[in-house]
Amino acid sequence: MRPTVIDIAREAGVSLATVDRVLNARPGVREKTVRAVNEAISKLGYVRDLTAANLARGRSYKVAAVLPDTESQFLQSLAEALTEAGSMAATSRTELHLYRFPAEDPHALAALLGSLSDRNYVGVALMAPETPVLRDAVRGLRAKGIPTVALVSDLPNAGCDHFVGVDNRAAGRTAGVMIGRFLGGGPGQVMVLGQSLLARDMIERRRGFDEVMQRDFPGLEVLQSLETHGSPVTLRQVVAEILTNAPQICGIYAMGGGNRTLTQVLADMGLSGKLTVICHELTPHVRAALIGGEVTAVITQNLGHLARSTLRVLRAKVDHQPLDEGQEQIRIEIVLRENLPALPDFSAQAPIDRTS
Amino acid sequence: MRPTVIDIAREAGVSLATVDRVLNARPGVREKTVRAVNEAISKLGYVRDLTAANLARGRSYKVAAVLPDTESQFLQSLAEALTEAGSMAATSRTELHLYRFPAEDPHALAALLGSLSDRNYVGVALMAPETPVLRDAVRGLRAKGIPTVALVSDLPNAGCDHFVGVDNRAAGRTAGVMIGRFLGGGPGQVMVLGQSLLARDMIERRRGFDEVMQRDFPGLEVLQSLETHGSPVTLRQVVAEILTNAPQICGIYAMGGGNRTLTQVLADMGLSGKLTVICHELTPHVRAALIGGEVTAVITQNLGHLARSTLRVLRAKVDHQPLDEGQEQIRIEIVLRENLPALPDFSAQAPIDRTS
DNA sequence: CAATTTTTGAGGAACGTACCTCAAAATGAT
DNA sequence: ATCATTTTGAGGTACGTTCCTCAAAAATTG
Repeated sequence: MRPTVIDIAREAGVSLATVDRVLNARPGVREKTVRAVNEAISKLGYVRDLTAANLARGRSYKVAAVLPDTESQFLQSLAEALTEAGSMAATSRTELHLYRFPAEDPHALAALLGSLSDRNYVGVALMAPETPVLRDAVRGLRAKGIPTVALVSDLPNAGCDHFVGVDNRAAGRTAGVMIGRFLGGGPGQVMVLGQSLLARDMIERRRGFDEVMQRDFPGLEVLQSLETHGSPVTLRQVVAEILTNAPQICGIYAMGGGNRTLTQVLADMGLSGKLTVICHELTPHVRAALIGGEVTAVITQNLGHLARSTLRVLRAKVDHQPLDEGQEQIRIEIVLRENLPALPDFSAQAPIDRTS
Repeated sequence: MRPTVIDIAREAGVSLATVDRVLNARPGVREKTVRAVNEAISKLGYVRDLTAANLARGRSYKVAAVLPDTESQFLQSLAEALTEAGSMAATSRTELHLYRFPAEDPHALAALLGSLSDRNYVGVALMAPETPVLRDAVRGLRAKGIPTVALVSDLPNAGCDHFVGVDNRAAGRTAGVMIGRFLGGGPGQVMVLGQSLLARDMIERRRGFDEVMQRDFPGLEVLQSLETHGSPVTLRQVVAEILTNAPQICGIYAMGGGNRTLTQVLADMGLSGKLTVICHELTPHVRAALIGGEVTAVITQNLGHLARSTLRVLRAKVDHQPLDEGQEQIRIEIVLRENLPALPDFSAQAPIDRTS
């Protein structure tokens, strides 16, 4: 049996109330007594039962996830992953609510964040572009003791408690190695496409990619990034034109966004499997393109992992518990057709068992 | 506020005792009343607080992990990962104890497993070669209601509740694609080395590897596996000899075991970076070899993830809760020098905070 | 409709912790 | 030694659930 506070009290020769005062750092205990209690704790190897503590405190983990309301497949998958993670954690006093904000309106976002503390949220996960208004809003949350984590895209100057996402520079480097190796080091040209929600990510990826290409694959010429903000039509035209006129292009690095359009162009031009194409984020479309041969490899982060990590980090912050850094490091995953993870079969899912 | 059993009782117009009887499937409740209670449950969206339930039940998750006592780096890392995961989970009523058994003695293993139920273990994680004696022992555990999961290597006929580990056939396929692509499809020869604790893993890997090589890379000749059971000296000699006499060899697939010796030979022969070498399991030595260039890519499973998954699965089984399949699927990870995850810095780790 | 059986209700103790109050004891200052 | 102050103890209630007992109510049987 694990020792309890009662065992500690007996061992230290003090009352339960005193042990409690020491454990919860309440005042009014002599230095000497504190030491006696701590000795008993380490002698018996006492570890506080957090579940009982939270029960007693009446604490539950009510957290909010705040995302832009853009309709990209990535965001939709992320929202699903978060909802799923939230419902799986419902049995352990955890509630997660999803909020969306108009992507172009930092003030609406700030207002939303400001309102969360009144609604008794104890933690917030946030994916948003960094603006001064946002920084203030995050600071406001933290001032009220509400831990805030940045999701997917870091907010280095907002003072978040944690960043849940991948190192995009390393992701770009990985893309570089993959494309360089798969192309045998050249010769040839590599086209780079960029169109992302959060500019920061793309800059980091490009930086990492160039780093590797310059150093390790001088035989491959990397073209300037094509930034086709938004419009699929433009993207379609530009890509088709370039591919037609530049036969030296043997690889494409799609840094983010527009994967659907890109793979369609490739399929339409009969280029499936002919080029080495690397992109980011394993959305349903990209998955299909991987199977179809339009895409060679995908650099991705596991959104399920990301979502669960978000919840774990927020809980740990709320509890003032240390993080298991290893667990919370979101790995950069390389997915080829051959290691494509099976799609979970939702239809066959077991119902939640309430009987035990 | 989340609804509690009291709210359910009020809503259904019955007493707390009846709600409890329904929730815990105790007899003596009319069909009609059961329905009324269940309706109240779904109407209010009640979800049982498992932490409070376990507290009341006096249930804690005391589980045993049983591993062979071989001194490989892989097993040592696995043991560390399990211990670490156990200590991180200590605050949530979880205890994990590690047991080792003499690798060549199935009867000692069976005896060990038999003794676990008397010591109040509620779950067992097991890594062992499958033998008839083992199957009986596992059946015995399950008969006593102790869930058992197979670790790293599946035990398909032992009737375990779950398998925690990667699909080795898929891992072999991935190795095949990587080596094939990196070598540009040939021409050349690929050497295959095998020496594993658990024969089953290796057979599966080889099968997956051959599958891909035959289908997608006919230009590469795959040599017969070199099985150097145990002896590093033999391995050293054989590998050195073959590499000297067969200049057509451009790739090596090391399916398991002996990585340390292999990379030493390669370094000694001045072949670092010259061959495409793929091996399994990111142990400290392999990590060094990746940096040094003796190894090109590593197919690995994240042992931290494996260990935490083991605990989660066992807890879910003990609670008769459904698994989050997505979370428990151990991904096949491809590690190159460029996406080598940072080694966690243990010296800088924060102490456990007991004050909140 | 009485006797029997089944179903239900009311209540309490327990799990390990938090947090509160009030009084008693120990300590420090004068 | 007296007083004020600090420290400690004893005891209670609460969190949401489990599990127990005993009696009351309702349903079923003959």
